[in-house]
Amino acid sequence: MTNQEIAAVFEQVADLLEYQSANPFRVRAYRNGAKKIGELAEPLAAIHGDAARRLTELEGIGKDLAEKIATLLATGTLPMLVELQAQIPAGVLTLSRVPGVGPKKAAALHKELGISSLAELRAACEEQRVRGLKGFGAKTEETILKGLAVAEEAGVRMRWADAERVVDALLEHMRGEPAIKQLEIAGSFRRGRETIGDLDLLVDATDVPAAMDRFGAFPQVQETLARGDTKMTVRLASGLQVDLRVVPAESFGAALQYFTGSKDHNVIVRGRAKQQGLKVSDWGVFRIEAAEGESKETYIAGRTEEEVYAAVGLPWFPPEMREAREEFNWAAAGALPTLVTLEDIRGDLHMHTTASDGQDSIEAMVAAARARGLSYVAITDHSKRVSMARGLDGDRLRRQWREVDQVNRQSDDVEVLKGIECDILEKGGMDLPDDVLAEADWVIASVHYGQNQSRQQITERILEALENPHVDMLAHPTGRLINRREPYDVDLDRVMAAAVKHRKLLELNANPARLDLNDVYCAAAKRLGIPIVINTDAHHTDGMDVMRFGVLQARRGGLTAANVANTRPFAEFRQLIGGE
DNA sequence: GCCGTTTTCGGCCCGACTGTTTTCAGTCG
Repeated sequence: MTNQEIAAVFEQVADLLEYQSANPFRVRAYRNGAKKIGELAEPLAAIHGDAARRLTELEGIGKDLAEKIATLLATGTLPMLVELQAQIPAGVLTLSRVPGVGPKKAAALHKELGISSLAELRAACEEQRVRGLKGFGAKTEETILKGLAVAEEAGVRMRWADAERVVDALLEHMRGEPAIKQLEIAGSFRRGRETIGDLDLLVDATDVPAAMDRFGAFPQVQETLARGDTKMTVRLASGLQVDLRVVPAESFGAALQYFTGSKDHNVIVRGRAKQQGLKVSDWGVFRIEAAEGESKETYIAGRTEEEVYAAVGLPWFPPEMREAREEFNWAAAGALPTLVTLEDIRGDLHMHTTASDGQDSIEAMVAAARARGLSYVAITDHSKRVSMARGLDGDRLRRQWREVDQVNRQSDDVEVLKGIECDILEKGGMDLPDDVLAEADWVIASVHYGQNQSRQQITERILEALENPHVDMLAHPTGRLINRREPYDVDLDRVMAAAVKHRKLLELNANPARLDLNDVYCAAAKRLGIPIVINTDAHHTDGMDVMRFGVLQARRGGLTAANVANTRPFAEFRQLIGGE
């Protein structure tokens, strides 16, 4: 078993224990263990197999978890998990994927109403049977109905970053087969969509059965759903479906173009081809010639995507652009934007330290930024309203800034801005007084509380914050968490208009669960000339590695380096935010 | 269930707010 699979088992145990109202610290121990194992670079099997070492040397792994890991490595199953699963009806746990429904509410729904699936829960809410239960009311019922959409989506679509882990493992596995000459993942994964429904793997191989055998032998495969001459479909243990298509070399580019999509993009490409007497399919580009009542097709392109697009008079489009939005207009004008890349990024303007809920010191974060080639950062811990994260009041913040000054003096290659992630309070207004904010180099305004307020209320709060002359940027502008929480009901058009008027910046938060602003609003910000800042919101040094997810989202929004403020050299960035 | 140690068990980060309830579950980073 791989580390990821073992981590998944412990996560499942934690979920089931939580459902049974087990000791919360015991639940946490399993979750913590799963997290540690998931982040481990070295295979557990290697540590376990080394007589000189013990699994308990890993932080968070004690005698008990070490034994369970050994059992999993030896047998592939865990009796404790099997036992727990026998006690808890399948499906009940999926109920707690609904925001507002935790293990306790899920248990009550099952026990009182016999509900064990999202569909049954929806029906019960619609029939207003839920509001009668103890601890539930009409409002809860409404919340559940709203949350059901999130939960149902989460069941079928995986976040891009999670899919990437599967993709990396799958590609590495497939490269072990010498008959495979070319290998690409197509589909929405290649286009960089926020969430992925399934994976499409495209292969050019000299020996089709060998490629398919290799595919079927991927360790995460649970079941082979279909296997034909050119196509094979499997389902992984995680539930993700993966399609394999084997194509000849002369069709590889055409198939890659075809299966990358999007469908809407391809409809336009094929329409253009038709007008020119051509046909584009997943096998290639063909010229159609009518001769004596019969039509003849001649292959003219298909080895590479460039060849396919060129054959129909189009430039090669970066996959992130292929959504039938602006790309054909850009092509017609002869000017596809050069999309921003990770290498363009020079600064990271949103991160936390041990002063609030981060795990590393200012020095450590600056060193991590240096190691990633950045030339400036902002230290932006939480303000006092975020009490759970030990948010800073004015006094503690000023003390921290003195520390930042000191770090700045010792760092000649990374500039450190004195910043704050200041909460926008529920009743309106900023969480810190103006005289404190006035001393900051960089002020982020954020909504963390009162996310369920009305559109009017929440929009007004944000507009008021944007009017504050000390505020530089609005962080994660809609607060959504992919597959977990809907965006708050904010009028982004008004927010954007205010950002233009008051010359504020908007964040694209690179955390793979946030990625907010999303692609569509990034494109809108670009049209309005609002600079976007792509930030990691790192809570530890490794957290800075998520920058590339933000860049991918920005690319989907059609952003160039010029549209992204933190691609600028420090002096220019400083000028943009009104510093000296 | 882990950790640390004071070697046998107590602490584990935590406090305000909402909705619904009358004592608590869920949520926020």
